Amino acid sequence: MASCIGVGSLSIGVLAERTHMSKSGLFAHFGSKEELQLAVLRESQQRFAETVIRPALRQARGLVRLRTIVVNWLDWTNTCNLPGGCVINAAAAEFDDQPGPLRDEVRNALQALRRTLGETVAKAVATGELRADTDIEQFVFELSGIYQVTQQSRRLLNDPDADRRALVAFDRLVRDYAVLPDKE
Amino acid sequence: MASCIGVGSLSIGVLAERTHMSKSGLFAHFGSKEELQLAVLRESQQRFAETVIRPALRQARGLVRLRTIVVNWLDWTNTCNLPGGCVINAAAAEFDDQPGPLRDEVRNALQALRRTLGETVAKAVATGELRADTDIEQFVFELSGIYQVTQQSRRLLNDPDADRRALVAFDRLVRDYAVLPDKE
DNA sequence: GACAGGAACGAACGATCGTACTATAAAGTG
DNA sequence: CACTTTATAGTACGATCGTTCGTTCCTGTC
Repeated sequence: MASCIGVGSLSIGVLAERTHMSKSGLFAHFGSKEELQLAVLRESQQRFAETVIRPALRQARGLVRLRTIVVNWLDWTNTCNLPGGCVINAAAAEFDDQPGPLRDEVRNALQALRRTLGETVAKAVATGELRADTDIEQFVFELSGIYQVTQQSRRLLNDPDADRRALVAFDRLVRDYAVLPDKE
Repeated sequence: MASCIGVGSLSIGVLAERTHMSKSGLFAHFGSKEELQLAVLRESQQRFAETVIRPALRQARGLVRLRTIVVNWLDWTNTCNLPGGCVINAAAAEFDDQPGPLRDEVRNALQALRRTLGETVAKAVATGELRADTDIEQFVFELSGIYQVTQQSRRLLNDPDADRRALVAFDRLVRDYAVLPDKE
């Protein structure tokens, strides 16, 4: 539900209806609407880690693992059956100018994600696959952009090529930072 | 107001209060909340064209003009005094799964933007600055990603380097598609 | 001076919002 | 068994929501 209409538009009344509970019965589990919203964000964050990150840790560190994360990332909303797309990402656009616990939660989630991505990229540097002078934050920055535009292209513009374009962009990113094969 | 809290959370009551009008007086200008929201989207779209695109048309076609658009684009929310960021972009995330006139409007606006960007890139191909086999849609796709991640980095993560990183990414994009200088 | 049009207003509507109280029934604990 | 805890339900509250209606006031126009 949060995925479709946004965390901010969650309504306790409608939510109670869909779960076949009374408003007050459901309400008692959270104590306030804000706590419910926070719970949704935390749940979403955890599912993301389970779906996108954890399976990729079985891959060898370096570019292989990084690419696995990207592939998992690109369609994790399908895997997790989130018909309205990534909850956190939508919440990021929704709360970016509304100070409070919700904004803080989203901010922390995205920072944690960027940190994780950064560490993965750093390992690809350590393995010698990416250049030693790779600007890791820049790399993660661009990677995040690829994800966001893919979501928008797929969900809003119905672009059937979105996933393919995302991988093209990713490959270009990797190629530009890759250690050159021995030349001359 | 739409910039800060989102087009979906606009409330006629609050809006009337801020404009020192009565609810009914303001309401009469639109006839429904949805019409008001559409009016906000159209207004935003027009300001975007005036602020970002039109000034850039005075630049020579090709990469110079494209870069001008990108620079204008990156801080047009400052120029237009939109404290909460781009209204259309926020609405894109908000309505991408809620069919209706609002979604259609956002969708058309973004498609029009991508078309405009595509034409600008095509001219840079025509001037011989970008390679003839440049995948224009791919180029615009990646450019849109740079914009989105810049917004998120700046607004939510308070990254002071966001604009610089955006230009680094843009330059990398251009370099990869640029016609190579005569070699060997 | 009569009249028309449009803009704004105040009051009220039914609906829904989040939240607070109280009650009931089940489950767990000594 | 007595007792506490927990989950759910029921009811009601004040506030706000979008919307409607009738009225007033201003501005032209004939």
